This record gives sequence, structure tokens and C-alpha cells, in this order.
Amino acid sequence: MNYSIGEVAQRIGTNTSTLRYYDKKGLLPFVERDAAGRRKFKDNDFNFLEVINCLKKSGVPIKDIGKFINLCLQGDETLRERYDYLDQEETVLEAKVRDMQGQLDFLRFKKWYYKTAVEAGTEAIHFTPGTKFVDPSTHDQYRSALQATNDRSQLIDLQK
Amino acid sequence: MNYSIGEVAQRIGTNTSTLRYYDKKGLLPFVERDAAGRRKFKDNDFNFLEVINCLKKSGVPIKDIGKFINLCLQGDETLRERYDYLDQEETVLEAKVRDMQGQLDFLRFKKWYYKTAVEAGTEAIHFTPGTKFVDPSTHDQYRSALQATNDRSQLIDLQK
DNA sequence: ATACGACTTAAACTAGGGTTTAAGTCAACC
DNA sequence: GGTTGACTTAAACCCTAGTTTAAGTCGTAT
Repeated sequence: MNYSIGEVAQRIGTNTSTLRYYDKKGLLPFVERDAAGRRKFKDNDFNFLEVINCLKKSGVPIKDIGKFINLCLQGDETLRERYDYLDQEETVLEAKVRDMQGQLDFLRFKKWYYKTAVEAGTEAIHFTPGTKFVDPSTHDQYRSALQATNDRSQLIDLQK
Repeated sequence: MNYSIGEVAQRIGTNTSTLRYYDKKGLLPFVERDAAGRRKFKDNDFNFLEVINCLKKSGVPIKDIGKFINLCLQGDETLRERYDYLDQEETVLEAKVRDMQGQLDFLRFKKWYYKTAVEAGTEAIHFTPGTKFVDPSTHDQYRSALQATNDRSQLIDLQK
């Protein structure tokens, strides 16, 4: 039913300093205290901790997480506001995921670049003849090769 | 053929301070200088800048990006090492994308939670009767509802 | 030849997100 | 009744990734 800061820290995979820091920053206004002033977490508090964890991992600054948590404690008046905030945050996160996917695509192009170079024994296969500069058509060559196969791994993975 | 630091900054969507900072941190050892000591970027340098941008967006610390760039300048000896680095970085990024997807899933559960609460006019519909605490079965209710539909939007999006 | 904008440097400053430290309280065990 | 271990606080510290500032140089247009 009740949990000490140490138990909570262990359960959510963090440490007591971090939880106290969050509390100081206004992220844990829902946590009660015992007679000696120690934090006393309830089962329901883990719902808040889950939200904090999610927003944190989504890149929301501590300050903004605090604002959301405080909306939660203000009752049904703020339900719509909380929904709208999460809706907006969903859009932001979706954009981040798309961006990461884009970086992943680029990384895979570079893996292809180095796989083929390793196989050839030299990076020169990608240079404009007579120079030591990468040929501008290199990326397009990769795109074509990618179109032509249904097995990306074969294109970019080097055997160990 | 040659570009000033200002032109490069504009083209890649950053500013001169940041580029000088990168140079100071060893990310731009390939950039040449004119007689007056000004940075003189070549077309080929944009390939490096693309890699820097990708690794930066992937969360690689500046220091490690510098190490990779310096491998690039050491010639064909380091081809395999560069491949292996990117391969490892691909794994890391894939994990990050999966994690972000997980946060997105959670965010959508919370959107459902608030959509239904807004529609009911009160968050109490999610509480264990007689308490002001969220019922532990709430998340499972969402999962069931999600299984039962092929239109997530209908479940989590509130009309404006 | 002088004014102007774009460039140079080193160093200080900022913000975010904690971590560590110092000093102290409390309750339980031996 | 003294040691131990878990807890408390405020404040100092650390790292990353820049941004800003101050002081100065260069080259071209007027």
C-alpha cells in the first residue's frame, strides 16, 4: 500500500536523488509524507510516475512535465486541457519518430557505402574518377539498388 | 566550388557560431583555410556535414562524432572500423525508435483515457468505485478496445 | 583612406538534467 | 544507550551543447 522513496526508486529503475530532485522541481506534489516527514508513495502514484517517465522520454522539459502534473491535480475542470496537451505532444513525438527513421535511412545508406568499399578494399570506388571526392551520384546508386531488392539486409550487412 | 562559413551555415540551417564550435571540438578537420585564415568549405565537405548532422540527431555526443570523422580521414585502413561503428549505431538507433514508439503507444492510451473522461464529463469513470484512484484495469480496457477496432483514431481522437 | 560587413579568436555565460556533498534526524536492532 | 542504515534538506558541483561577448583582422566598395 505504501512505499518508501528507496522502494519506488528501485521499482521504476532510478535512484532516490533523482526522485527528490523531481519533487523539488514540482513533479511529485501528490506524494504524501509520514510523521517524520518522509515521502510515502501510494499505489496510485505509480500512474503519475508512468506519465512522468513517458513525457521525460519524449523529451518534454521537467518544467513542462510539472505543469501537466499540476493540471492533473486540479480536477475535472482541466480534463480537456490535459487531453489537448497530450494530443499536441503526440504530434511532436510522431514527428520525432519520423525524423529518427530518416536518420536511420541515412545510416543505412552509409552502411551500404562502407560495405561496398570494404568489399572493394578501397573507398575510391565511390569517388569521381581522378579525384578523392565522393561522386554526387553515390546516394542515387544506393537508392536504385534498394529499389531493386526486397532484402535490405543483403545490401547493407557485412558478414562477420 | 568554395563556400564561406556563413554560406554553409545558411545552407545546412545552422549558424556560424555552431560551425566554429564544431570545428573547435574537432568535427571539421577537413575544412581548409584561405590566406587570411578563413574557413573555405568544398562541395565534398557537405558529405561530412551530412554525417555529422545524422549522428548528432541520433544522439551521438560531439566527442564521438569527432572520432568517427577522424577515422574517415585516415584512409582505407579504417574502412572496416567505420562500417562497424555505423552498424553498431544502427542498432542503437533502432532501439531508440522502438522506445519512442513505446512512449507513443502510452501517450495514445492516455489520450483515450482523457477522451473518454472528457466525454463523460469526469475522470471518475476511471476510478475504482468509492475511491479517487485510477482502477488498475484501465490500461487493459484500452487494450481490449484497441483490439476490437481497426481505427485507432476513432478511439483516441476527440472532435474539435 | 575610411567605413563596412564578414570574418577571426578565446573565454565567459546559459540551460537542462541531474549527482554529490555536508550536516542532520529518526527508528530499530544489539 | 550506542551503532547502523534509511531518510531529510539546501547548496554546490558536473557534463553537454551550444550562445554570446569582447577585441581584433581583412578586403572590398565608396
